[in-house]
Amino acid sequence: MPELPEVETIRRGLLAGDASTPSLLKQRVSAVSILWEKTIAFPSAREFARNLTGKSIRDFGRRGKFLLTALDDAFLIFHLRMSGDLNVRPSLTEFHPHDRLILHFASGWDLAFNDTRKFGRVWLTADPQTVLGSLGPEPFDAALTREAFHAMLHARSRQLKPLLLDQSFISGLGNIYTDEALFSAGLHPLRSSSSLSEQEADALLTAIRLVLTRAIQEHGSSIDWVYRGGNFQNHFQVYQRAGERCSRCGEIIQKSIIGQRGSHYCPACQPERNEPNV
DNA sequence: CACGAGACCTGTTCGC
DNA sequence: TGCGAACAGGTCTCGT
Repeated sequence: MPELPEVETIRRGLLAGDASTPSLLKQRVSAVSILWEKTIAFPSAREFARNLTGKSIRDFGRRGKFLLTALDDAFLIFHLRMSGDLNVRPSLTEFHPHDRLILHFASGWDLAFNDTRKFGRVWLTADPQTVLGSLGPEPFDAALTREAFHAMLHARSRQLKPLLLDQSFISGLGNIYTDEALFSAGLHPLRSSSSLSEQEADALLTAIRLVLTRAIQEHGSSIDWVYRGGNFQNHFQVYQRAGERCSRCGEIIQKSIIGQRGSHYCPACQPERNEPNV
């Protein structure tokens, strides 16, 4: 489910709290409930609970789609995969149907990791690099210049759609924002990465940053039964809009399967050919 | 190396 | 109405 904007929205919520829930900063873990053991990727469930108990939260960070919880001397790292979510609730609340892990805080509040499809994973480690080591650059990293991005695209020869979804190429993009960024840049999802001109590479990087910035401003997207206050679903140009008319040119939006994923694009605004568009 | 298929899971929607 | 198929915001592993 969550891509970079949704994880960023969750991070900010845990950091600041809201009208009905407190910030979790500086809160101390008094107990841990593990309801689905496979959610704990590292270490063992027993060690995880033992090592986490008594620790306090120092900060919430993010790297790609990973949420990094800085503790006294370790990091608690969440990946929400397809259906994961994090909720702050009063401790007396009963477990919800798909709760997989609960951190109980001394303050009387809980942090619940709820994950219908059980794909989500959590790590507790002193060295975050063991989990994050293979991630590509953050989309907003200042070191990711247009020249660097163009060089990255030409270092491989891959279809744009699967390449942008590859977290070792660039981190944080998922199916929604990849489709939206390719539309914004006017690039067909099957274009070969090594066919992009410098201008096209620059347009793609700009589009990625624009789409992510706007999605974060809208607190991410809310789709299906998952709702956490996000509003970006009302700004989709192509995602989930197959059969509708393109807002830019009026052509019918197409959907096809590319790299195992449903892909949405405008055949007129995103022409399919492997020569650079001038 | 690039790419497709299958696996991991549960719930909702679609088509006959 | 009912039931199986297809599909879902992600990632990993294997085979070609």
